[in-house]
Amino acid sequence: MSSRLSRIFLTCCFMKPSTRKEEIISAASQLFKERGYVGVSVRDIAQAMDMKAASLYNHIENKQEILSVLVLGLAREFTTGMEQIQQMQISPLQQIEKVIEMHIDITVTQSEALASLNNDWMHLEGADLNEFVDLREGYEDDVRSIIKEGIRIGQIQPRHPEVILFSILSTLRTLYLWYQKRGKLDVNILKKDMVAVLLRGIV
Amino acid sequence: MSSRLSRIFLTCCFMKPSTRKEEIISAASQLFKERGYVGVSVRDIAQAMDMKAASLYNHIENKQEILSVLVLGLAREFTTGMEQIQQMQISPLQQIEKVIEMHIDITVTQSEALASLNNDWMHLEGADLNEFVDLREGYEDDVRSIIKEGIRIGQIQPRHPEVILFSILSTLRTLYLWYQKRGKLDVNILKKDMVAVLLRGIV
DNA sequence: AAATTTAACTAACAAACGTTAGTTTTGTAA
DNA sequence: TTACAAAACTAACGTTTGTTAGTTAAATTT
Repeated sequence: MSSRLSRIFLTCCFMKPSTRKEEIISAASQLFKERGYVGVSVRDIAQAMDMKAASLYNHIENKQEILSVLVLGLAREFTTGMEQIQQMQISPLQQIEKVIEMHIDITVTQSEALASLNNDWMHLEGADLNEFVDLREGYEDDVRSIIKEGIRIGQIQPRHPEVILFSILSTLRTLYLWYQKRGKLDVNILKKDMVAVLLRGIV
Repeated sequence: MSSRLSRIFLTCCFMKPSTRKEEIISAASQLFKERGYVGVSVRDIAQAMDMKAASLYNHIENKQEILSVLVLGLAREFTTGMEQIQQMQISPLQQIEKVIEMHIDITVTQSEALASLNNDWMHLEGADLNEFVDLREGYEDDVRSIIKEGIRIGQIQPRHPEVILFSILSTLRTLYLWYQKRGKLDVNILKKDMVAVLLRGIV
């Protein structure tokens, strides 16, 4: 159940990965998805793991660390994905398609962490909060640049770039809410229809 | 500052409207927008109003009531708006345009309450929670019916209705986040571009 | 087999939480 | 001016919060 998460954490965050730690973070993320970071107590997380609250502190530094790992880990993953797309030497429109597909891939494998990314990032503190805001703004800037270039070369309609950016990103960012609700559509069909709707509209 | 909210509450919620109560709810909604319902204490709300926490209870029954008024008040407003659109005897596509415009109008006048509607509805309790879920599901069903009818008569492309529904609603629901961030674009331009992007895509 | 490390436990802490009771101030009507 | 109602206050309550200290059981290493 946590093997997918494990692999991700292994590749991006931990020097000495602790399976137990990842289990805790995974359990916490499911609770955060339902009630939010502030609405979930350390005792709630412990109960979900069948242990006492104090025992968690053998594996984590504090409650904040759980949020940091979840939110920053995922934010860095988006940024890495974006960097790969930027190196791809394809047209702006094809780049946007890749962005859409990346969001769908991440949504399918990590919908719990995505909930925290969207709803609980503001409860990060200090340097973590700053890093997240920077990553997020940078990511938006990257998508905006693609859109503007697409408009410049006539591949995208000359609407206000901000409206296009917002329309695409807000759809992709809340996709996790629907994917879990609507009996998990096939990923490839989802990608095809989503690209079609976002790029070519519905009429 | 709270005069717009006042008018809305007056027309939909209170028998004996209390200006002070609305001020409290308005102040609370601004805090909820930033830190969420659970992340804001009764003492925080009191401080924002320059009073002591206990004094709030001269005007409100408890913390929950604030959330109820905000979330259910807005949810009922959306449902009322939908009923008006349904009675309009226009084509499905024109109905969707009206839905988009309604969301933009509500976003512009009530972006704070929209944050609670989107992020804090799950902290409602008992009958309030049930009513909200019913309103929300009913609203989604109504939009879905419009889309399906549009597809049936060939006015809308035959994509999976769920993808279209999700793409439109998630954009409209998170619009409040962008409207306040991006120096408040002109409402009419916003409506025009938004309708164009959502209906006809970007290519 | 002994020594050491890991990870669970119990107990407790100070602070913050929502809320209540009782009291005082403030503004309005008689 | 007095009487009354509305709305602020102080003080306190029982819970829950995140976290620490100290202890014990289990697993691993020497």
